[in-house]
Amino acid sequence: MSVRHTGVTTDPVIVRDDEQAACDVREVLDRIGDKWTVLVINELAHGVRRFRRLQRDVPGISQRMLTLTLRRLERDGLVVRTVYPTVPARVEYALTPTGHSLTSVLKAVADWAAEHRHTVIESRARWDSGTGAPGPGVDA
Amino acid sequence: MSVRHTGVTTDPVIVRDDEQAACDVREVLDRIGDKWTVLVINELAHGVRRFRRLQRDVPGISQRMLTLTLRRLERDGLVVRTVYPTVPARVEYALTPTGHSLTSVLKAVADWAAEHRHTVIESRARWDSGTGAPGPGVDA
DNA sequence: CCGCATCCATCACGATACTG
DNA sequence: CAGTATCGTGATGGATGCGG
Repeated sequence: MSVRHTGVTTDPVIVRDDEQAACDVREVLDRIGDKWTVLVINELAHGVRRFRRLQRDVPGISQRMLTLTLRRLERDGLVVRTVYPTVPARVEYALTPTGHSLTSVLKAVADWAAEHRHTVIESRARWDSGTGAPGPGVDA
Repeated sequence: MSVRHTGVTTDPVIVRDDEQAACDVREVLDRIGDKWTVLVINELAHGVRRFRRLQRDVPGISQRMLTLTLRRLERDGLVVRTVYPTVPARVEYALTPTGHSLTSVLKAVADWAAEHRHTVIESRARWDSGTGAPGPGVDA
């Protein structure tokens, strides 16, 4: 375990090795790697939303999955749930600062996708063509 | 976002909205969101690896899952597989440039995890403690 | 309007055994 | 060493119906 002095963080100077980092990534992926979480977060990034609105804006999501997703996000402190005791109960969901900070990461992923999507699709097409011919360079 | 970045435009200059971005994120997550992919990528980020070595260095992975994971990565052009026709066949796996570029994204995720892990764990603990006690400044 | 409960299909994954 | 094939299982998620 080596010690560096990047001084970027306020943490002690012990550097997290990449095995630890990989483990962290897996943890996060276990949270946001499911089918709906990122879509819900993305929608909430636009602002406060009510349940129905979310279900409309996230096409294809079922009530059950929306509820489950929101509960998990709330449990992890990424989303806050506010209930207004009106007659037909009204509930609003909003990102916490922590939740909002996740959008930066999501953006990084989106940027990567935008840049490499074409390459990946191409590679997949070659693979599915049955040919083992790598062609002119696997990557640009 | 950077659409004009790529000179390859079959479409007019359409700006990617965040719904498109969210969709991209989901696609990527479908690839790397599984149990082993990021761990294998992380290992390959260290350098070229043979099958056995990978299985040893990624604790808990089965032969089957390692094969599946590597095949998917190869199909998507993130990993190259090289076979040496020696007597006991020898196979080496390595990240392509595209695959390597993913490590940057993974690092972003790891950084987020490192920074917010504690907060999330805390929030989860509160949630599991039944409820009711909103801690100090969870939300703004 | 909001959300939980139940049933059910699918699939990712693990264990095991076998081949080249 | 480097896989492939097969089977069993738990988790994920969709559909539906009820409750507050």
